[in-house]
Amino acid sequence: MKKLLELLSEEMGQAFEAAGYDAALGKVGLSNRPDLCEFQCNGAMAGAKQYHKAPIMIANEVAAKLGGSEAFEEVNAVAPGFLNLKLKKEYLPKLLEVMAKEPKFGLEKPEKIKKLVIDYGGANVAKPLHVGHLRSAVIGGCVKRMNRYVGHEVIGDAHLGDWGLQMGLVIAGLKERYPDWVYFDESYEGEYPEIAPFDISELEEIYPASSKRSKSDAEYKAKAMEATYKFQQGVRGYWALGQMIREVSIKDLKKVYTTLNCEFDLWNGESTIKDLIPEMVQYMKDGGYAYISDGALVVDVKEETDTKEMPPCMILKSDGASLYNTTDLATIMDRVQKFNPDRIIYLTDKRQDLYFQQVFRCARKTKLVKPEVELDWIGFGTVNGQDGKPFKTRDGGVMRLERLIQDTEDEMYRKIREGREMSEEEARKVANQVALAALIYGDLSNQASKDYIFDMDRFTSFEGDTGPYILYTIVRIKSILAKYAEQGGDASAAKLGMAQSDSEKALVMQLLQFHSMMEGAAAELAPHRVCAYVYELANDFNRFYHETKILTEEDEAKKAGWIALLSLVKDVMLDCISVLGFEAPEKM
RNA sequence: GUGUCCGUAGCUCAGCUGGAUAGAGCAACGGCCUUCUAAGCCGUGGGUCGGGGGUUCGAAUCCCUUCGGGCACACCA
Repeated sequence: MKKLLELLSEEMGQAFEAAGYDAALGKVGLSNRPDLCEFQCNGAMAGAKQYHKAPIMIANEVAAKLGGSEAFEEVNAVAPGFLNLKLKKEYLPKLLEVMAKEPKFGLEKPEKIKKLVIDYGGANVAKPLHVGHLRSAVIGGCVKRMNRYVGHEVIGDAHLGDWGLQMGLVIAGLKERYPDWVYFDESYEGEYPEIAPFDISELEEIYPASSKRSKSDAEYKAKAMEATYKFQQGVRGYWALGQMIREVSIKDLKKVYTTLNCEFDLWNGESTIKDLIPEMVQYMKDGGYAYISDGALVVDVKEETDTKEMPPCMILKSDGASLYNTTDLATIMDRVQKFNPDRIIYLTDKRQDLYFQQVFRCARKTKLVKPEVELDWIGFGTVNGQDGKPFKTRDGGVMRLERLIQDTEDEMYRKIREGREMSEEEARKVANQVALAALIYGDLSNQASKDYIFDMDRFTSFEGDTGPYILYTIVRIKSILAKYAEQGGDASAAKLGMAQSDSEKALVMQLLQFHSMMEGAAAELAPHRVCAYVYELANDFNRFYHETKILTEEDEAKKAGWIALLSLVKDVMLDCISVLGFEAPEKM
């Protein structure tokens, strides 16, 4: 199914052409004066310069060509050159009918199905997730689902931080506690135990302690660096231990990610590509891209047009060790070899802007990726507390993500028990669903790149532009549909009718914009547009709902038409929230 | 210092590739439940779009400049 605006633009374009102008001028958009018309075209004004003619004259000529139009009931040329458009009554229901029938509401497949890799984890082994990881998981997950929805092939990679000094710190910490473990006996040649000799809470205890100690104890730091080195070199015991740390951490991370409805297709990490590093370094040297500067191996990524300083991209440190850049570049190499993606999208904190510019330039310059491969980076802002500073616990510690989720669930549970009669068990279940909606919607409704203030009261509010409000609206529709079924109606057989009231028309118009919204949001990697849309749709529905008594309507055909409309609204909303990453309960 | 992002109602934010009268939510005030979930809906008040120039028929949007703030600037990730 073609998008509504495309169809209208096409017809308008033909009229421009018939009048002797460029068809591209016939771009139709929504009216921003709904009191005057439904749609508008500003092409006459855009073309005025090109054709050296008063815009109103062009508009008049074009309007004259639209006499026998299929779509337009009325075309008015208005000063200084607006074309105000009104559709024929029967035009929209036909489109709506198609929308109700087709899978994904008739969304067309993209011209080219792209293969995307999205790198949106950023979690580190042996370290609990904190609020910052919420953004990456939630935004990245949504970008993944949006692109899948519009028809692309998407691979999500957790890209675990399991390579740097932190590994050495954990290993060194373990060695301090358990010097007798076989992992540390370098002459040992047998198998290592299959079950990890530690659990996640021990790792989470060791890491910060070890990190702290290394800062004041130089000798200890040297041990940690040595452990890092041995791990990175693949010394058997150290490598095996590292894999155990990975395993235990992943198991724990999955628990938290699952509560967020966040899934990864790959649980690769920085260490995944360890064997590729020498190859990549050699490749950079052989290609003549990399040279030694101040002892370190770097690739220049400056460009003629730069107006700012652009430091070279470092491939290896002066001591020959690898760093963030090394693993990221080798990971690109790995992804190209394994998946040959058309687009790679990274999600990180926005402070890494310059860094990713360097890496992308380096990857392009060294031809690690083909020129047509898109490399995108989404830098997201920080989650701040009410003081406008990065979110902390009351005593100033790092806010663990689990804790944030738990607090939100508890608060939601309290509100539900307060406002509704519900069994404890059901209230718990509903609270968890609604809390997740609150959290995810609260995050995604802001533009990714902006910082936002996490305000528990606002996020868990059921009023206004919030996740709970969206769910409430869906639940309300579900409830009406259920009652209709109880009365013996069959919603699936209901036929859409012609929109009568203004509120019904507005609702229909909103529905018909679903396609362009979703395609735009996916292409621009902009989850907040899905939020804005579903919120407007909810508003339009609620307005309609309040002035229409649906179930008591005596005209059965009319009632069935509304029921069909409601089903469609509900389905569209459900698809939107599933793309956003949460679900609606039956009752709330 | 260089670069970059941001500055819109009391607060939190939208505003799509420049378009007609700058929009939501919260907070404030006033209405609407014997009928489908009032966790809703309707209405009122609230704005020099940080300031100043410019481009344009037309600027919150593009360009320049200035003020204020965040962030980043090779051996951390």
